[in-house]
Amino acid sequence: MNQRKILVTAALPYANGPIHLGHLVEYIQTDIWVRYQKLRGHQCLFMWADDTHGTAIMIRARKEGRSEEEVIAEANAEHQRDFAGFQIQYDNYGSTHSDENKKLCGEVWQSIRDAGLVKEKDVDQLFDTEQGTFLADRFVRGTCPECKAEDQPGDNCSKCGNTHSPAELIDPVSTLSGSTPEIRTAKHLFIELEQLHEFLEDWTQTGDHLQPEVANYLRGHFLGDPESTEGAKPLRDWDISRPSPYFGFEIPDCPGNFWYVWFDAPIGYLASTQQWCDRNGDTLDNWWRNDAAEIHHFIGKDITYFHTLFWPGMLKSAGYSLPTKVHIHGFLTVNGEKMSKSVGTAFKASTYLDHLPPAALRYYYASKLGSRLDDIDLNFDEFISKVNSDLVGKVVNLASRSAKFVKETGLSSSYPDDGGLFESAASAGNEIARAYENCDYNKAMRLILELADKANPFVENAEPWNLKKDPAKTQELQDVCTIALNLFRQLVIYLSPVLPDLVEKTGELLNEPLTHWDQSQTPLTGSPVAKFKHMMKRIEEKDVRAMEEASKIEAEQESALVENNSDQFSDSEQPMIDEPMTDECTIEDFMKVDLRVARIVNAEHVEGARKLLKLTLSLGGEHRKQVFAGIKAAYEPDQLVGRLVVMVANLKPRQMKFGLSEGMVCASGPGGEEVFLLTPDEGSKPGQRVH
RNA sequence: GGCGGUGUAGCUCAGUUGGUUAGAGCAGCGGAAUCAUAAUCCGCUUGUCGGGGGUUCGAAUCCCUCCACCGCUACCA
Repeated sequence: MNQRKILVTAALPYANGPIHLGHLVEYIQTDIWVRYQKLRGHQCLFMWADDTHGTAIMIRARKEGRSEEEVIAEANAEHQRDFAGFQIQYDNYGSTHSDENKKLCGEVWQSIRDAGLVKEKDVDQLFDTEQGTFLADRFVRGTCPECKAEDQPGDNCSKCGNTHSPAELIDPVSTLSGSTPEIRTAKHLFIELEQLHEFLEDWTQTGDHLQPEVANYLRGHFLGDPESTEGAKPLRDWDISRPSPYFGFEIPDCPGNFWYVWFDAPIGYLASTQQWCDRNGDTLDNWWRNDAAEIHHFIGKDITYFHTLFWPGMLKSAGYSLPTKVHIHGFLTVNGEKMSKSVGTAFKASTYLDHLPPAALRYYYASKLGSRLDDIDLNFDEFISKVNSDLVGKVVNLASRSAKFVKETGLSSSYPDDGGLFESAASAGNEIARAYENCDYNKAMRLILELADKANPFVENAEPWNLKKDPAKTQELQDVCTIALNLFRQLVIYLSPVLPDLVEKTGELLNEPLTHWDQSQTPLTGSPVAKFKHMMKRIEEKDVRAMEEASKIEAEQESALVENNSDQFSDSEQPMIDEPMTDECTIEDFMKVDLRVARIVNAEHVEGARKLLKLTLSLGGEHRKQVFAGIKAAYEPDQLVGRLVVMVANLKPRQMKFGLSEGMVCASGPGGEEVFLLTPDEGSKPGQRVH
């Protein structure tokens, strides 16, 4: 068999947070693939690193009063500890904040410059004057310029879906300081990706580098279809620089500007390889400029864009090999719901490991993962039953029910007639191998378990426990157990990319290290058998519950921490001085006031009134109230119609100059232009009482 | 809105070069066994294959249409 040279990467974990079970889908997927390739005898390197640059790390370091270097060093240690806990094995773990990466970024940059792909443009960006930093979109909130929904993120509106630039927001607020940012113009460098359009069209659409749905997606969103009536769409320029301050590498020929983190992050794959090569007497070009070497990236669907357009473009410009394949997977949901930090379903890797064994999750993910981009669901009831019944009940059970009968004798000296069981399982190996190769782990697991389902009935029929009672049948007993243990050993080899622990223990039991796939094709004979020890623990529901509980507590503690940080919002004391607190009231007093959610169904100016608007409020159904409100200076009638407010519904009606007013709408502020109506949160209904 | 994806037993999913009564595991029910971590084995049960229409001798599979759900919609790390 010719040995392949395969270089594998997983997405680089961001140094701004802990690893959770969602990340592990990818890392376990990658690790299984790498272990599989090594088991097949190929030379396979897993090159990995932390992604360390960007605004988020910078802000965090400031908040915690320490250097970025300290923050990322801590994250690096934590990440590697978690990976070790989950038996994820890589050949090098670097950091994008390394000398190697800086040097390679410079080289790639120069080649992109030389290719004439870089141009300068001025960009308007919001600047937080208190923090002294430009604000990434996600650090700005404000009113949507389109539908006027308040408190929307900087880049698009969650209400109307409008996309806009943060600079277009009405009343933008920096989420870092709470202050109002100002618009500043800065020079940015862009890469004209469109120049590479033809190349990218070709690379993404042919050659099987991508899953078909990914190729379709790229065409639909970015590249366009040159053969359609609309033709190809131009690719937008990629904003590749960030002005100071920024945590990253300064661009050598553009002082005061830094490479955007997504420029240097993928180059981290190269840098990590460089580190490995330096240690092992190899060269970078032997892996990245060598047609005989394959390059495989494993990523989540959220970062498709960067890995399938920019990254190939960068590699192409710099004269490196292009990825052989980009393997893209879906997200993890927990019990059918999106993972949520606040609810505590974003289980941290370390929390999981406090309560449960890594093998269980590795197997569960393997049994769910296919080659497509579907999300996979972590359902704990299924998790418990699957791991227990497949691994303990079927696979390990084969050894635990037969090993002790041959502890004295060892395995038979030649492999007995098993009715073709071993042979047919051996020939199933090809299909299982293909499933691993194609990342169809769920198929591989299904095929393997089918084999286990044939092995157990064999033991059942052979009844070794009865053979043991008859001294004349010693040989038969040994033969039956030899078969059972060989079928077991075969399964373990097939499972070994997923379950490294089990492989090791099986090796000890049978006195033979299991290191190569081909061992599954030949039975083991004559080997001594060690005393059987538990190879895998059953998952108990209480352990799962304990983990869930622990995670919930962590989530609560974290949100409490965020609240304690609220002193970063330094609000003025003036309002309390202007209007001091009134006397205490009882709940009964409060309940006398009937506050209700109401919808403004009509609003109009009142002839002759300086301050008043006439509002018609609906409490649902036919319940209408007419209210005169002193908010003319602050609101236009048009902005009011349709919105929900809170009103005092049981206020005694009062005859005013312009008509009868049947209530009050609640608002804060001193008056005049500074009046702010209360708005109930999304979901409340007109007529609902406010308690 | 556009694009992509998904929709098969209570649950998780197989099943497309169109072909006999649609499959597996888990769950459920009934039995057996007692070597094994209450593990195992045998048997049984469950389906308008999202709806409708079309092509065909024949459709879960091909075409059209509708519905539902999910994701993406780039200068976000």
